[in-house]
Amino acid sequence: MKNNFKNEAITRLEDDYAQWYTDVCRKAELMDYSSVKGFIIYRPYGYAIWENIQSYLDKRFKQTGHENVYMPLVIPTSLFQKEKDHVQGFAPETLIATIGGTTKLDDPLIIRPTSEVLFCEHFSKIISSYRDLPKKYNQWCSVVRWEKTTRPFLRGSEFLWQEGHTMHETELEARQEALDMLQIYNDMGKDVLAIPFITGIKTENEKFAGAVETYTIEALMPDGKALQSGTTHYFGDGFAKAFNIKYQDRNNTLVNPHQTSWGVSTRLIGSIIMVHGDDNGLSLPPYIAPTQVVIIPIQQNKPGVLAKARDLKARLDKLGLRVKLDDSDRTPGWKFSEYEMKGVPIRLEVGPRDLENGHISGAKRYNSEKFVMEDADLEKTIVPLLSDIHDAMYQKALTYLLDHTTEAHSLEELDEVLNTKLGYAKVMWDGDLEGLKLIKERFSATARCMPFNQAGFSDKCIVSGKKAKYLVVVAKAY
RNA sequence: CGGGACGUAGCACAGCUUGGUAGUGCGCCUGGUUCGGGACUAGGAGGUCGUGGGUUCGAAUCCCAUCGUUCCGACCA
Repeated sequence: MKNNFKNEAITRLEDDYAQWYTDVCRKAELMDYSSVKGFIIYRPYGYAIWENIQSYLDKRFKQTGHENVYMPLVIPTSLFQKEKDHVQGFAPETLIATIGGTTKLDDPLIIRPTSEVLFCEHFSKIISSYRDLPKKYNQWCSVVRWEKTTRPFLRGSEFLWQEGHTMHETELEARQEALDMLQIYNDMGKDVLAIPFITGIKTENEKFAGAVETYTIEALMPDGKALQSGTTHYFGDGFAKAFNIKYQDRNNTLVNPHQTSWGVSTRLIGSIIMVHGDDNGLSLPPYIAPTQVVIIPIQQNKPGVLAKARDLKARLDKLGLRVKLDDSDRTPGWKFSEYEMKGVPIRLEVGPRDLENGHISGAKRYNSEKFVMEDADLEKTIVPLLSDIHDAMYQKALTYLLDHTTEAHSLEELDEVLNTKLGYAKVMWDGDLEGLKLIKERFSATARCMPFNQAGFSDKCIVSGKKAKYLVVVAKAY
């Protein structure tokens, strides 16, 4: 083992999970800190992951009839205050600009923590007939929330996200929209992030400020904590009334439309880091990995090696894959470690030995398994291999999720699940928020959601012992 | 926002107690030899000691403030 290994190494997972996470963020060059608390720099490698998530979602949004728009960065305080619940929810964490040029502003400008009110104001101007509905808008942007505790990707003062905002004629259609978008998020987990979610409805106390219903995708981290990874909301017509959004319906009556909003953020990157990472660093699922295949020439000055490496790259490029050939003058060992740390799913090696035998050596990042293939088989092997890797990574995460989802029949069992076994506890609940409050105070755990799958296992509330109405998933959370 | 720790070269740190020329390892640059799991060698570059103020002939070192990072709580995507 070389001296510098110590310097470059990341903290071991089991030694200090939080430190491991921070080490991976920085050493895999996903981000860097800026000089303002909670505002991070998304470095190219981290930003590229976000771009890949974006490109998947943007396509899905457009296929389902949504249009991208861009709203202003700032919201006049007076406008922000129109919807009461919304203000109460977000006022404590707003960043406000009070001076423009040399003039003190009469109506200070709030840097958007979310853009509901901007969309509402705009919708009130452009919606006047049922023929204007539905309006299905999405915005890619960043928002600012003045957070007290910040962590890279998981909680920042500024983060990148998309926020969808839609208006509909009927409650049914709006509720369906919220559920449809949740399904797209869930697909994203399964199809590109290789992360399984528990999906369900938020309890009253965990809902978005101003929402009638909040739906959520909840991921489970290896330390047993839940990470809310995306939410969709049905707003009813509350905002519409507050912002005077009205249209004439098919019966010539003036009515308020029904509204939704939904979003996922760069927090997903944090989720990917934790769900798939290990002691060697990042391990990226193939479909969002900025580099899917890295080619490392061995003894690249020997005749034919570099030419073969370039040949492989050209052939993989032709398949539409994201491929990197590292022909820098670092040693192969250094490159192996580097790309493992950065989580590149597949490594291919080409050296004199491979040239001689007409084959290609390689290794899979997620399980460190090495393989050898015939040169001629490259094209027909690599795409299915990426797909297999994705499936295996998803399966591994799913197995963990299932193994760490446990029914708790009593508070003692709940304690056992939350503090010893770790992960999600399924509990039966009578619907009284006091019970959830007690759980939170005693275990610092919250109701993550009432899962759509309400297969109950008892008719007694875990707290009160009264007749249970709902199945709730409880966990400690980020 | 409350409690703890930390801030000196890109990274990890020493120096501070007892004020007096800013150091070590890795990384980085140039050349040569290497190359199948973080190579070796010769030479070289790089620092407002987080920032602001104070004490002093003199501050990385002592004092005050402030900003940032991190951990534990409370709050939140």
